[in-house]
Order: sequence, then C-alpha cells, then structure tokens
Amino acid sequence: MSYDHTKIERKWQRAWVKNPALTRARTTSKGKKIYVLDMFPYPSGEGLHVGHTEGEVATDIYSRFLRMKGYNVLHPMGWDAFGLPAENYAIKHKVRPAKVVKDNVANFKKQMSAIGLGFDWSREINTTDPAYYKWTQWIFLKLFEHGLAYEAKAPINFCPSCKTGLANEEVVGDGACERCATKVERRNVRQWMLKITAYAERLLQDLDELDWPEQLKAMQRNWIGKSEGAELDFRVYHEKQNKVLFALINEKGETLIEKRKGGAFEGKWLFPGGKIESEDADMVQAAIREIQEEAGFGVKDIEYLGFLGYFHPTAGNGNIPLLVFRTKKKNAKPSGDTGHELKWQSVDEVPQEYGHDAFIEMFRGVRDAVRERKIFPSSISVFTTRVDTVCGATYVVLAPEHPLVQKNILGIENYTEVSAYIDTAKNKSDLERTTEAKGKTGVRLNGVRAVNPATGRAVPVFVADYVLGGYGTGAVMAVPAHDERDFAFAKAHGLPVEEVIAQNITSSKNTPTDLVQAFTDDGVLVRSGEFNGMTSHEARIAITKAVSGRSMVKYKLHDWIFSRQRYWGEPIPLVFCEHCKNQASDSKLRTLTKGELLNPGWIALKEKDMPLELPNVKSYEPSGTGESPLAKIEKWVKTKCPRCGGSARRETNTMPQWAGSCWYYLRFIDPHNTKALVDKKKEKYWMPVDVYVGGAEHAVLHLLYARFWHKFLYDIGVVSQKEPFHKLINQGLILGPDKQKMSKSRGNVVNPLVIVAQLGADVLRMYEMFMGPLEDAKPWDTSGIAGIRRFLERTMKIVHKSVGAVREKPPITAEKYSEVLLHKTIKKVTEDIENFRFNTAISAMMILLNELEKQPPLPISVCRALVLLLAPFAPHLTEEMWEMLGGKGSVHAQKWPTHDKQLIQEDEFDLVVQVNGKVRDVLRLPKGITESDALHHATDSEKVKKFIAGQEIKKKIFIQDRLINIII
RNA sequence: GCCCGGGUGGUGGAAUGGCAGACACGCACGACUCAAAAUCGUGUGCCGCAAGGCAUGAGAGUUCGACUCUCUCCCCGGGCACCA
Repeated sequence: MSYDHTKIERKWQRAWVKNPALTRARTTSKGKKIYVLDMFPYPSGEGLHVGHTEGEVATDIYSRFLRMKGYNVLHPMGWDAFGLPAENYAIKHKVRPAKVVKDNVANFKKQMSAIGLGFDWSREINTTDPAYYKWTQWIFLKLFEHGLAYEAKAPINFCPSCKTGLANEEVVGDGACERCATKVERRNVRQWMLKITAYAERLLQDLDELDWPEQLKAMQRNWIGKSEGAELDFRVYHEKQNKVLFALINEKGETLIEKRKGGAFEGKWLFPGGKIESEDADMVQAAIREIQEEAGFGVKDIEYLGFLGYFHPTAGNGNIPLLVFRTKKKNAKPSGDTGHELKWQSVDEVPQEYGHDAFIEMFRGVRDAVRERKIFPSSISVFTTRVDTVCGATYVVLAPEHPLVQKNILGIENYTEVSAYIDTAKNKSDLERTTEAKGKTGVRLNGVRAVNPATGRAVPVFVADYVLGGYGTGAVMAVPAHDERDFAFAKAHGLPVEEVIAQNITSSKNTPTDLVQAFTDDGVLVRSGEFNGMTSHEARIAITKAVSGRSMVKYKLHDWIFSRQRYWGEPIPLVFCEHCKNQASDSKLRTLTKGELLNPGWIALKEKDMPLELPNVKSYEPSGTGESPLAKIEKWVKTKCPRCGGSARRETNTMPQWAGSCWYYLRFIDPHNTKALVDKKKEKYWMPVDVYVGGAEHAVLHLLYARFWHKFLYDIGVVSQKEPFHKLINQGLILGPDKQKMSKSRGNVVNPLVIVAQLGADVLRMYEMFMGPLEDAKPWDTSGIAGIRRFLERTMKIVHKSVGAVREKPPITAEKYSEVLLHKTIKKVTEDIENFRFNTAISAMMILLNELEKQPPLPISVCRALVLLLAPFAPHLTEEMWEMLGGKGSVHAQKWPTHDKQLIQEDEFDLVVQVNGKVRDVLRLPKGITESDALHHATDSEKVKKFIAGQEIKKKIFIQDRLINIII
C-alpha cells in the first residue's frame, strides 16, 4: 500500500470544490459560533512561504476541529491588496495595479488550496474592490463628520524612496521606512490626520480585558506611552526688566483705550494704565493691580492672555514687554473712582492725529496677534512627572521647536547664537539626535530668567535638543540631581546640582555631596522648605496644589498621519470648495458638520456617492512633490461641490494601506451587504473575533489602528463590542534555514508547494505544527520531516491492514490497554487542539500509533477513531482512509470522538518512592491506598531498603495516589 | 538604558512544585538483502565495569522535594529608546 500523496490530494481537493458547504459558516444566527481569523495577507508577487502558512494551517486545524465539535465556525480569507508593492510593480512593468493584484490573488488562492486550507471562500473580500472600499470611505466620512479627521501641515516623516508621508508607526528602528528601510526625512507636507489620540486612554485601558500575549500588550502600552504628572508655570522675565506695557482688549479682540477728561491729560487718548514700573518680579500681577485701580474692574473681569513681545515705544527705552489682557465685561466701561469720566473705545476708532502714532500702530497689532494666536504666555509651562523634585529645578530647558524661541520675543541678548543652534538642531536627522544622545548640547538664553514657582528663585533658561518639541509642553524643568538627562546636561554646562530627594529620613540629614549620578527613585523630600519630610508621593500632591500646577496626563501617542501621496489606495472622499470656505457665515454654519467646521473649505462627499472610485491614470509614478499622481488628472480633480454645487477640487491624496485592514473582519460577517457595512444582527452574532492569529509585526500598526476604528464604530453604534479581537495568538516567525528572517532578498525563502510536491500537503501541515509551539520562532529545517511522513505512512498501513483483515475474518477486540490509551489520546488531542498545542497533540497520536502497531489488525471502530483525530491535521489522507473504512460522507463532516471517562479512570497508579527527596523506586499500587499501607509497601522494596537500612525514619511526606518521600 | 520573552541531550522539543529529557530527528548496532535503499527491531543525557553519582545558563534562597516559585548575575531573541 503506497501513499501516493499527489493522487490522494488531487482527488479530495476536487471533491471539496464540489462540496463547499464542508468549510462554510452556516448563515444562521443560531448555535454556538466561533470566529477564527487569520491576518489576511498582502498578495505579493512572491506568493506564500512556509512562514505565512504556519498560522493558516493552525487556524485550519482549529476550525476543522470545531466544526466536528458542532460549532458554527467562521473562518474566512481575503486580500489586503492596496499598497506600494503592487503599485511599484505596476510602474516598473507598465501594467495596471489592479491586474497585478488579480494575478497575485489567483496564485495565493491556488497555493492555499494546494495546502488544503479550508476557508469559506464564499466570503472572500478584497480591499481594492470598489464594493469593499465604498465602506472604507464611508467610515472615513463618519470620522470626518465627527471631527476626528483634520488637515494639517506639519513636519512629518517622508520617505524619499516611497515618495510619500508615513505614520509614526511606520517609522522603525533609528528612523527608517518600515517598508523599504530608507531613512525618512522631516518634511512639511499637507496631510490628513486622524485623531487617534482622542482614544488613547480607552485604547490603553481596554487592553486589560484582552487575551493577548503580554509582550504585545506591553508594546501597545509603551507606544501609547501614558504618563501622569503636572504642568507647572515658570514665569519668565528679562533680567533688566522692571517695566511693562499692557493692552486691554474686549471680547471682539478690539484693543480698548480711553479718552481722558480733566486733569493734565484732558482730551487725550490713552491706554488704560499703559506703562507701569515695578520692582515686583511678577509683572502680571502688577499689571492686573494697575488695571483694577484705573478701571475699577474686579479680578474676575480680567483675564491675562499672554505677552506679545518686546517693544521700544520710544527710542532708547530698551526692551519693554507688552502684556495683553482681556476683559470679559460686555461693553466694558470703567467705573473707577478716578475723578474723571472714561469712555472705552477700540483703538481703530481713534483718529490718528490724536494719538501717539507708534503706540496706536503697536496696539492695533494686538488685535491681529490675538486673532492669529501669536500671544505668548509670559511663563513657560513645563510638564513633569516629578513635581516632588521641583525645589531642585536649577534651570529650565526649551526644545528648539518651542514657540518662545522661534522669534526673539523674550529679548534674548544672544539671539543670533540661539537661532543658529535651533537651525542646526532642525537639520539633524533623527539618527543624529539619537546617536548623539549622550553628549547634550544647548545654548543659554542670555538675559532671560525663569522663576521656580516653588522656591521663587530665578534660574537660567536654555534651549537644547535633548528636549523634544513634540512631547508635553516642549519645555522641561531640569532637576539634575534626580534626572539622568538633566544631570548629564548640568555636568556638561557647569550647572548646579541640588539634591532634594533622599533615600530615607536618615540620609536626609547628610550634607549634599558631589553626586556621581542622578538619584531617580522616589524618596523623602529634603531642602524643600515646608515640604521637607514628605514622601515623593505626598509631595507631588501637595506641591502641585501649592504652586497652582495642573495635574495632567500625557501620551506619547501622536495622531495618525493618514494621507499618502500615492496612487494605489482608497481616494479620500472630500472636495475643497473655495466658495463654502468664504461664505461660512453663522446661519450657514449650521449645515456644516464638525469636520467641515474644523477644516474650513473641505466638504464631504455624500454617502450615496460612495464609492469614489480610483480613476485610471497614464502614469502611477509618484511626483515626489507631496502631490499624488491623481493630482495630474485634471478631469477627475475638477468637480462640483456636493454642498453648494459650485466648482471644487477633489482631495488627491489616498488612504494608507492600513485603512482597509482596520475593519475587514467586520465585512467577512456580511460581505455582500449593499445597504450597510455589516448587518447589525449578524454583527452581534459573530463578533468579537474569538481567535485571531498573525504575526507580531503588526503590534502597533494594524492592531492599534483597527482597535481605534472599532472603538469609533462602537461609539456611532455600528458595532456592539468595544474590542474586535478577543484572543490573539502570534505565530512565531519561521526563519530561513540560515536562521535569518525569510525574505526574497536573502534568497532563503522556502516555498511550501515544493514540500507539497515532494511529500504532500498533509506532511507539510503536520510538520509545521510538529516543529514546536506555534508562538515560538524557529528556523526551517527539514531534517525532521521524514518522521511525519513515516507516521502518516504507518497510519495508512495499519488502516489498510485492518480493513483487509476484517474482510477475511471477524474483527478482533482491542486489548484493554490500547483502548484505554485510545481514550486517553482522544482526551489529550482534544485538549491540545483547544489550547493550540498542536505539537503535543501530534506526539500523542504518535504514541497511540506506536502502541496500536503492536497488535494489528484493529477493529474498524478503533481505526475510525484514529482517523477522526487525525482529520484536522491531515485532511486529505484522512478522507482517503475514511473512505477505505467505509465511512459515510466526508471525514470532516463527522462528529469529533469523545473519550470514555469511566474507561480512563484507572484503579492503579505508580507510587513514586523517594528517600531524602531522591527517587529510589516506583511501585504499581491500587488507587486510594492509605499512607501507612503505602509506607509498608515502600519499605518492603529492596531498592528502598538499601537506603534506609538501620536508619530511623524521621519524617514522611505522602501525596495521595502519587508519591511518598521518606526522610531519614 | 528600559520593558517583554527565553536559556533543558548531538538537533527540534516534552514535563498541574512530585520519575527531567515524552514524541520526533540524528546516530550506533542488529534483522531483511548478493548489496544498497526502504522497512522492522534494540540502544542512545554525562561520568562509571558496576553499585551509584552528576545533570535543565551561573550562584544563592524558599521547600520534604525546584526545569517550574523568589532574588542576584551572565547570555540569546524581540520591542522601545533623551517621552521629562
């Protein structure tokens, strides 16, 4: 009896095509469901390799097993086919990307079928199919409508090779493109962003409920990067400053002035207060007092906005900061007891000839500055997680990107030097910033001082690129004694290091010594005035309150850069309408969505006009200018505004590859629905995905993005669950035979079809599972594959022999021992499959076969049980054997065998006899034996006697039906 | 540097705190064969003739008993990396 795998596999694969119901999910919403999902592949030109198939074989085994157990199993497959490789291939070979995708998909499907993967092909989806991406665009429209999509022109990661912007998550290692490993550049490109940060807390919290690998959860937590702390304000001032100018504006942003009556200023237009001089370090408070006195406003009527910069109202007067205040009073009129009647007016109404021209110009500028948000706070907000260390803050550092150093509004005396430093920092690549991490550069802002809010001490201010512009407030209070980075900077620049946290109370009595490194743990406060003796934890609360700090939570997570300047992606369904932007008056605003208000001029297409299909273009070549190839198709770009009907231009950026995979698991549930993304009832039945299998490389990409979209869909009532994927399993990488990651460029790719041709699909499947735990990384090594082939051949042989024997004479009853082992194996294999421990399931079947082979021929019932156990693993061969055994229908439509609990209840057990913890004998004894009987048997044993002879038994440990340990 | 994993024969890997090395590969020997392959059988952690001893990266600890729990260290893999 030879095992002609090619013949058998062809035969059964054909049979399955004729009977697709075998692997289809039932379209009912009744019965226990299980949704088993693989991360759907990108159909690359190279086809599948053995690494891809590992996870798919695992889910196939699991699904086949569950179907036999009677579950309604959904196990679909589809294609994540948008993205650069197809587009690049299309450019190179001058073919349409859609054609490339079609060919590759056909190849993938062929390969999968050859391996015997039983997907429910009636639910096949493709992200590049307009009928599919209609709904991807629909979700985008919903995100836009809810104000979660916004346009921004910001420095982003740009891959010069892929010629497109990338998300932060797509930049790996030391600043390389995730796809092509090219170093990314910082570029200012207009982008669409998705507000994933709005979901940061929920994305973090809900991780706890998920049955995911800890490693993966840790990666997401790390990426979200939550830290709790507080923002503290450090007032800044110029060393030589004891004067301020200030302006008062009303709610419309008009600068208010007054015309004085009586006195020396009779008939003159003046600014309230105008200029004050004070020795008070807190000039804002001084100014507020002045306004109150002059105008009689209460403190609550005045709001401090910030300061505008330094001015020279008259030649030779030096730098005087201009502070801006706003009154919340409608029609503000002073009722001050100043003896003269005041009339407040906007500076614009003042005839030029009445005022001091320079003053009028300057104060007119206030309105524009407020409108354009060019008002700067005269304090630096810093974010810290260590408020307890604030008394040790001996300087303040700004990031080069900090707005306060972008222009010299602080009156920095060495501004030339400072701006040169900022330019250098900007031009540094991420790599340079990282590799230079140890040596901390920076420049002091001469003339500028900041006030430590806890100590009142004035400290110097620096700009340094070890402070990141994109995190927190872009400014830090530096506590060299208790932060490693600040310590390094302080040492490099000769700045004082002052300890304020001691390990414990006793060490706090010590005088400060020269630290060799920062002490970064929590401890007890010292040299912190009234806070001395508090623990770090207590102090954080007390100090935050005392200095009016704002408790704050920050995340490392940034919003998702969502647009790509490439062709092969979903078009973003928005148009830009100049008309709608300009006529956005109050009454019309009501018809605009949140998204349209947030992004003036951008108008959403109507749902009924989805999908917005990708037009055909002559060239897919990216321009590299930040424009997508779509921009060149004037006919497509020029369109009508769906809101006002006027002329408008389409958005020409496309969505990133991740968009389609953010929700595909929902479409599998209801793939042909034209009315909705997914039917609510079906969604409720099938979701969540019970088991999701795929690689860990998607930890902070697909898996984070999909969770984000899912939560949004939950919020708008499209889905019923907070999380999409309940249990997640990362199959380990299968490395090439050289123990390197399999890749085309390394030339170490193993094509599964080669194994299929040589040894058969069933052998390939079982060997991949037998290599080790699914989650472990392992190099591909075929040296052990013969063992699997032999196992299948032997199984076939024993079945054949038994069938033949039955024809000649009546079946022989199995030996009792074999029957017990059979049922133990049924139990073991069942439990192992349930826990994705396929390697030990296979070894259990091998043990059974080894035993059964000792006494062939076997009764047909035993053969059948063996074949059923093996069916999920070796679907082709077991069909063949099932037929040989006269089974009705497909083996995969049979009921999974159950074990006989009574039968495997043994009445004897192996008592392990230990002397002083060392095993000396093993005795076969009846279960339930008492301690004294067990001891009696144990001490009777010759092997044991040798070790206890003539010695007193001091102690004995007896574990029922297991072990006795005699201590002498 | 930080956060996760992991370290068991020649190899892949098994072991609810209770017989370490299941199962498989490889290897050795034997059977079959003129011979070889295939197949089947036996053996196979290390030291030792044996009795026995030693062994799960190293060292300590908890325990009657530790691959398993705790601590320190070393090594390998993955992730993050000036995130205040």
